[in-house]
Amino acid sequence: MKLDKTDIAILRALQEDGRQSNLALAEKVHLSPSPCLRRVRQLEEAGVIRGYTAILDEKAYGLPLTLFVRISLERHSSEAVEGFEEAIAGLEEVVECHLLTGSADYLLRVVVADLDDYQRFMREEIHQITGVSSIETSFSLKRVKEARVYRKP
Amino acid sequence: MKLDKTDIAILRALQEDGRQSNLALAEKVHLSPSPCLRRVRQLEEAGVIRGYTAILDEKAYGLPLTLFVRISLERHSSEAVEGFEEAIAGLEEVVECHLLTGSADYLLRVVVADLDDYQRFMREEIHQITGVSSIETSFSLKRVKEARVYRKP
DNA sequence: TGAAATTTGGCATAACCTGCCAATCATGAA
DNA sequence: TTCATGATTGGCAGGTTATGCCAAATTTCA
Repeated sequence: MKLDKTDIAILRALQEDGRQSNLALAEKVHLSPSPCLRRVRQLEEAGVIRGYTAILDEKAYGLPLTLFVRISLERHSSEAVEGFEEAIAGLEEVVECHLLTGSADYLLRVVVADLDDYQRFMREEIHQITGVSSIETSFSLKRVKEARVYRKP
Repeated sequence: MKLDKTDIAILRALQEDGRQSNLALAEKVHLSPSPCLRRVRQLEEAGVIRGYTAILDEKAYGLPLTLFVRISLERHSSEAVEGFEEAIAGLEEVVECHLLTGSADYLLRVVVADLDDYQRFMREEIHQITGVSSIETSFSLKRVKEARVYRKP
């Protein structure tokens, strides 16, 4: 799908505020409501917009600790990789997981309630996964930056 | 702010779909529309809901490459730290930046269009920041998992 | 148990969404 | 340049949804 200037403006406005009314959005992108809504629907159907979500304050929600866990596997056979990825997919503490180039195989982003919860997560979940050769955990002390609008492509 | 069971249900439903109508939301959490909307507004005003955003397909949007950059500083004086953090804040390629415990000081998540864009970003932006002692870049080969709903707290 | 405070549901009005159609604009060929 | 074709837009009408208010129900705490 080809994106023109108006599409980019719509996408950026909806990243800024995903719940704004179509009227407000239309005004921002200099369209009248009906073509604006039609474009949004097209962007949704084409999969450019994958969905909408509420952004929570993790602290207020009760999961104030964010950790990043770098994990390497002993072997990289399909079975080992698939087994690991399935195990990760089942862990609700793991918010995000990337397969990486470089010194570690995977980077996980994990949210937990407190240090006890962290310890439990490590002992009961991560350490139970077979084929893991190394684990390195870093706590996020501070979210220095969080942009929710991507730059123009 | 104290969150009861219904608040949690609302927050989880809005993470699932931040644009659903108040009517649909009310039904899901077993409330009638008016108290449901009132709770949502309260959660917004209390800052538990920090906002709403559209989730884009980075590939379709034209920024298909995600990289994680681990950076350490030479010194950790307030000036060095503030200088670095301000520099990062100004880079629109940097979507996220965390101050970390462990072997690296910062973890950056960066989105770029292609390898040329990556090279330009490194040369023109990152390498221009003073006080950086080490940089380690990893490309995301695959997003193995992405949960947009936090587990219950 | 009983009173106060909080929360809920229903209603009326206002705002918004959405599908349809004519008008406008962009595109490409002659 | 001109004209024809297709794509996109704007306005309108009807249906849906949001929102503020008030009485009723529920919870809380003494």
